[in-house]
Amino acid sequence: MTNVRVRFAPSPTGSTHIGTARTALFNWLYARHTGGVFVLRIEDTDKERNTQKALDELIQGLKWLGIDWDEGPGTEDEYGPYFQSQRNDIYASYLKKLEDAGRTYEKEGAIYFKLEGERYTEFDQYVGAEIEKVKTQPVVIDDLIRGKVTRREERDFVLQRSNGDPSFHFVNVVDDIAMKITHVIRGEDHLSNTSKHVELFNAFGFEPPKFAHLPMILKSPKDGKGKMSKRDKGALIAEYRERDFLPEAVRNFIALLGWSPKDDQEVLSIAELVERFSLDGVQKGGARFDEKKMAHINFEYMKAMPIEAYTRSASSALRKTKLINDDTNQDYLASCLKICQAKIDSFENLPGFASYFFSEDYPINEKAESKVFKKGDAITRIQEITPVLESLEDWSEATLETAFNQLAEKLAAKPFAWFPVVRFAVSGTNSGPDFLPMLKILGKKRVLARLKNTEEKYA
RNA sequence: GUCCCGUUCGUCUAGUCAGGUUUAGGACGCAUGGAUUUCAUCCAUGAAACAGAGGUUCGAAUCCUUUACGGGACGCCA
Repeated sequence: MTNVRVRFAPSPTGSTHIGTARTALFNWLYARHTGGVFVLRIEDTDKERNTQKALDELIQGLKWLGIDWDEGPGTEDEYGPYFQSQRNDIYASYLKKLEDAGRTYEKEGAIYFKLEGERYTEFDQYVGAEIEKVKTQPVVIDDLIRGKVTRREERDFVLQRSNGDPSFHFVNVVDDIAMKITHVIRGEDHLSNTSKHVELFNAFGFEPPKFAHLPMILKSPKDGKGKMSKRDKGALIAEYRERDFLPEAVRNFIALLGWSPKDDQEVLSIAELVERFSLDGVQKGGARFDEKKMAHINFEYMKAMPIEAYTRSASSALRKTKLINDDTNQDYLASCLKICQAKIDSFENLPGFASYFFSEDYPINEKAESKVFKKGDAITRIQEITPVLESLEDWSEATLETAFNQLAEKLAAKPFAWFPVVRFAVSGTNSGPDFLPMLKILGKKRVLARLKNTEEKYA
């Protein structure tokens, strides 16, 4: 099984889509699992639409997800170059083979592939005109995921455009031959192209590679119907990076989109993914994208992070909103993050969750506000607790706990009679990290000041 | 319109290829309750699916046929 050669062949024409990333990942996993070779080939034959920006983003996205390539841009070996725009002489020589075999013809400046079979003309509903068709023999594709698929190609197609550039179907097959690709793993949207490709392999006299067509990633129901498009939320890999999702979580999540390890394990490290990946586990039907599940997986990874790594990632999100800067005390930051870590499922929510640790200008949650003041005794509670906290010499979780308990006992109440009020007073909301540790970290001075502010504001 | 592919809880899926061990399992989400103390956390419990119809069989989520629905392709785009 070590002769496996797979390729990921994107065209850099726009932002990298989650489906593109998944195709890359599945090819990569298959190569790593089988001990084969993963080739990155850039299909940039469309000069009009290719951009350097899209290419940079693609490369960056692959690296972010931990996908490296054995052959591709930057590697020197017998199969390169890996930009199709640099392989024109190879295409020319392959085109000549077809010309010599009498399998091409020219029409309006373009070179067409000539199918074999009886020709006839017919009005085509879709094209809306009378066109020439060919009664070809059906092509059987033995797909590793969906079994035998029979399809018949009935129209000649373009190999070389009138501007001299080779077409996708042509270069795709030529390069798969030239690069000795053994398995073509790609999206189901290519399934109906495959008969064209098999026709070409046959015309060149080469055995086609094994095909495996992956199910589509569909829109989440609230975004409508059909396959996920670049405009849907969560569709772009760059978006996850910008929103400070963890790459290992994104990778884990997209691996689960259309593939299953067949047991109940969902959190899989990259090593486990490589070890367990198999085309058998790939689903046939389309998978609908679910951002809640994505967030959940991200949360699992966030919880498992060592505090140092957590602090590093969190800092990035906090800096974006200017809540922290180079002067921020790292020990203080770490202690704040430590009590937040097990509470929120994405770093992008961190600023909203924890701003009061870093700024006096934190938002007031109106729902929490009305809830806290509904009973009408909130100010009294603040007036009761303030002197108790003021008198505290040692500001630790233990002394805070004792203080609340003693006050509660004295007034024949439960400590939680004060908790929500105090929490709101010091943080502007009714939820957050564990209460006592939060007070400790905020410190006596700040807690008392905020209690005082609240008392004056709402009195 | 033509061709191809698909269809298990709202969603991701296990079970389907080798029909009986299934009161169809897990996860996300949702609901309810609990966690001396808040909570977006944790725990427990619950609601929730084999698309429909025929057939084959002692027996079908699993095999066959068919209908419906969903998806994809049909470019001198990739």
